[in-house]
Amino acid sequence: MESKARIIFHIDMNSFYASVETAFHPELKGLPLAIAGNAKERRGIIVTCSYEARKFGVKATMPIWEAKKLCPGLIIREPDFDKYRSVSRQMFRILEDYTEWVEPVSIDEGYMDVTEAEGNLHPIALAETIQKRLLNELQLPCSIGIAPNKFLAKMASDMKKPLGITVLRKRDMQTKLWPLEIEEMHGIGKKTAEKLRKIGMKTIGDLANESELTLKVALGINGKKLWERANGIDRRKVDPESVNEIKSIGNSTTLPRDTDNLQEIYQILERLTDRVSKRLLAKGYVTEGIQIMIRYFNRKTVTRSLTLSDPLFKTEELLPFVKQLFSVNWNHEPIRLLGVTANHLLDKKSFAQQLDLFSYEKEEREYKLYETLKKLNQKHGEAIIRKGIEKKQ
DNA sequence: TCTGGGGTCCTAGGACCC
DNA sequence: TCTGGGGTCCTAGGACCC
Repeated sequence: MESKARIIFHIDMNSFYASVETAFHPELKGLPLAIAGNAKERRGIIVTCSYEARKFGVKATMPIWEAKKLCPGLIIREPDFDKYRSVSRQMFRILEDYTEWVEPVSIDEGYMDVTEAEGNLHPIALAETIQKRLLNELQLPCSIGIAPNKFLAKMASDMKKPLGITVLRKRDMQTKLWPLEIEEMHGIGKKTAEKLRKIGMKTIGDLANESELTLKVALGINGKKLWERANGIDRRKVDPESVNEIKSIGNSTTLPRDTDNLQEIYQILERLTDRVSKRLLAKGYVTEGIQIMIRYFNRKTVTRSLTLSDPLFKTEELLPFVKQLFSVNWNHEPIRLLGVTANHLLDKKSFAQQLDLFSYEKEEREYKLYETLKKLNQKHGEAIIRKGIEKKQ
């Protein structure tokens, strides 16, 4: 089945947060600037930084103290996510002037399918137009990759930064894509790169020219996917709706200091649950599943989750489950990070339509949940089933 | 002097059902 | 008498990405 060749753009904003700050504060232009969370805390890390800072070796995920050692004149700003989200919306609105086929991937990058949308413009001319508009109207630089599919477009946008426009056709793969180191490939991280190097693959070309079966055996379904991508095969559509299909909403925080104070811990869990609850409400979701994350002082991290008997979203409804999950699973060692996630989201509208069904199944499901919690308690020698849960029986 | 916070997808074992 | 095969759901953890 031969379908018409597509023209896909990948738009990648260059050091987005730093660029937004520079757009709002022109006096920062040309200076080594880093955006770092918890700038005043010991535990702050660099989220992104300007190209001037990169010259000193400053990189994302680097602790602040290390970045300052490399670049003593580094200017550090705390992130302002509300501002970035609002600028991001403006940016996607500009992209939507050219086609409805725009798929936001994250706050600062997205795909466009411009196959039908180019009008009289050559794809490169269209990319130049978009790049110039983002620069003129928002003072934001971006790189654009142009290719017949998402994967190649993504790889292409990475090839020239900042302010690049790169075309990557299938016939260019051998010279432009295949010579790259294997960890340059989108989808290959440290662990997978290590595995592949062990069986003799150093470049994307090595991977592409290995047999599909070898990759499947080494990496499972992911191996097949990577092999196909390396050979320029990627049938994923640009999906403007994917942004509305949220699977989970979570909040987590690294504590100012490690703690084993239960009162303090419960306060933090309540704050996190409240934030999740507010975000659920704002997005019109309810949740059938709740998950907590505990990272201990030594960075050992555990997650524990629970399926709820009926969909909830209020803090006071969720909190008993959060606390229960915590108290039953905490080993009493000092804690570094806590997280709360709603992980089985349900659209409130579709939930309302299913209300009858829920009440029909309710008894059985609540009994199961009761049994689950009882087992949890027995396992850990705790006899209490919290009031909030008892009330549900 | 260490390593944030927001997500997605995949795997794998066990329970349970037909 | 000694044990199939398929499917779903639940849970925990890991890899990866921005």
